Amino acid sequence: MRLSQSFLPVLKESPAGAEVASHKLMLQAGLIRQTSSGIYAWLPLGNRVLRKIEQIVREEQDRVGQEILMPTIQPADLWKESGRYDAYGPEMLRINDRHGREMLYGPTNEDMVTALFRDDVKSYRELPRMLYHIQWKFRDEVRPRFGVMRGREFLMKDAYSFDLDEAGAKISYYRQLLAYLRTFRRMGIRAVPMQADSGPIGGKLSHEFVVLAPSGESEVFYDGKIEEVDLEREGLSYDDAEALEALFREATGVYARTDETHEERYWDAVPAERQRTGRGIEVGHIFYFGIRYSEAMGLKVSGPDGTMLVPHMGSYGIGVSRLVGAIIEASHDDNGIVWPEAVAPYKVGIVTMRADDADTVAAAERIYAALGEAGVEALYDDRDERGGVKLGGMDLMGLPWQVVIGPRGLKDGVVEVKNRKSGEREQLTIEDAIAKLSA
RNA sequence: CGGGGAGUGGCGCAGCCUGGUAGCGCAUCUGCUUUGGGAGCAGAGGGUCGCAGGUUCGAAUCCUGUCUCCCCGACCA
Repeated sequence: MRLSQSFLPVLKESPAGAEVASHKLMLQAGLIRQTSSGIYAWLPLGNRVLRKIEQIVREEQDRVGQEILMPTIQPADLWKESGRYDAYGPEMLRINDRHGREMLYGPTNEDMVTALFRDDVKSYRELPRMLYHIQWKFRDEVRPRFGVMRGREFLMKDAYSFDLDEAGAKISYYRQLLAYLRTFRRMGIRAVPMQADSGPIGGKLSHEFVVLAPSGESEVFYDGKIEEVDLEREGLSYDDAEALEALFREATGVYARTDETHEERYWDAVPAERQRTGRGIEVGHIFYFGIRYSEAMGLKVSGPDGTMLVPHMGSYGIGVSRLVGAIIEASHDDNGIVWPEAVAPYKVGIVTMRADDADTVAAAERIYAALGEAGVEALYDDRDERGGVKLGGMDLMGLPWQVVIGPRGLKDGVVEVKNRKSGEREQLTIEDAIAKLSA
C-alpha cells in the first residue's frame, strides 16, 4: 500500500484521555478512533491487525472445532430459558424492537448455542462436538477504559463444547488448552494459563490466559518453572487423550494465579527463587461448567441404551480485539509499537528519504514492486515529506522491517534495512534487501 | 454506582476568578528557500466557546438545568 493513498491519520501529539501505552499508541498511530465511551472504529491499520489476530485464532480453532456465526442481537426469551435474563444485570444491553419484543445485544452466546444444538442434535452418536464463532459482543461496562482492552463493544472468539459426560468434557477442555497455547505462541506473545474463578458463567474447571505486561489489570503470581515447560508440544495430536491430559497436568500443575485466586499458603510452597510476580492482562478464558445450560434448556440426547443423557458443556473465549491492545502492552518502546511479525499490519515499511530524487524513487518503486510480487506486505511511504517525519511515523507504526532509501546510500549502491525490534541496521544492495525481506 | 475533573478551529491547550464580542502551538492551504531523524520565512483559511434556559445594555466568562467525555474506586472477555 502506498501511504500517499492511505487513510492513515497519524497524530503528532499524544492524544488526551488515553492513559495506558497501548491506548495512546493505537490512537496516535491511527489504528482506532473512539466513537462513544468504550466503542471504537477500526481504521485501516488497526483493522489489518485485528484481522490477522482473528485469522490465527480461526486457524487454530479449526483444528479442534467448526466455525459458525451467531447473531449479535438475541431474543430475551433464550436468556429467560437459561435463567440468566434477570441474573445478568445492567451489563447487558437490553433493547426492544418495533413490536416491543425484548431483545438484547449478546454479551456471550451459551444460551443461544445450547438452543441451536438442542433443536437438532438428538443422539449420543452426534457427540462430541465443538462449535465456535468470532463475533462482536457488547457488555455495558460501568466504566470502560484502557482503549480496546476494556471496551464495551469487543470482538471475541467463543467456542462451546458438547460432550456425553464429564470425562469427555475434560478432553475437550484439554484440547482447547492446547489450542490456546498454540494460538498465543503464534502471535508472538507468552500467555500463561492461570487458575481462575469461574465467575458468573458458573463452572467447575476454569483457567485464564494472561499476558504479562506492566500495565496489566491484575496482579499475577506464578512459579517460574512454567517458563521452562514446552507448552505448545509441536507434534502432539488433538486425538491423543492421554498426552493431552499429561499436558494439562504439566501446564496447570505449577502455581500460577491472579490476585483473585492467589493464596499465600500455596505461594509460600513455591521456592523463593522461582517466585515470579507481575501484572497481567487476561486475553483468554476457558471453562468447563457441566450441565448448567444443557439442563436448564432441555438439551438431552438418547444414549446407547436408550436412556436420555444431558451433555456436559464448556465454553472457551479469546478476546480478539483486546489482544490488539494486549500485544502492544507487551511489545512497544519509547518510539512506538513493536509488532510481532505474525500480527503486524504490514511486514515492511519502505521509506524514501528524498522524494524529489529520481534514483531514490526508482529504487523504492522497484523494491515495492518486487516485494508485492513476492507476496510480502509492504507499506510504502511515498509522500513528499521530510525523511525524519517518515522515519518517526514508521517507528510509531511498528512494522517489523524498514527499508530506508536515499541518495546517500544509493551512491554506494545500497539501501538500509532496519529491524524495528532490535534496531539493527544493515546496508544491502537492492537485490539483497529484496531477497532478505522476501525470505 | 460512589468520588473527582473536563467540554473553546482537525489535534493539544490558554482565556473564565475580576462579563466588553476569542487567542497560542501543531496541523491545513499558497509562495519561496530547504531536505538522511518530526525544517525556515512570508501570507491565508478555519471556531454561533457541548446544548437549553436565565441574569445583564452586553455572556466563552456569572446562575440553573441537561448531555457527553475523562480520571480514582467498586465491577469486568
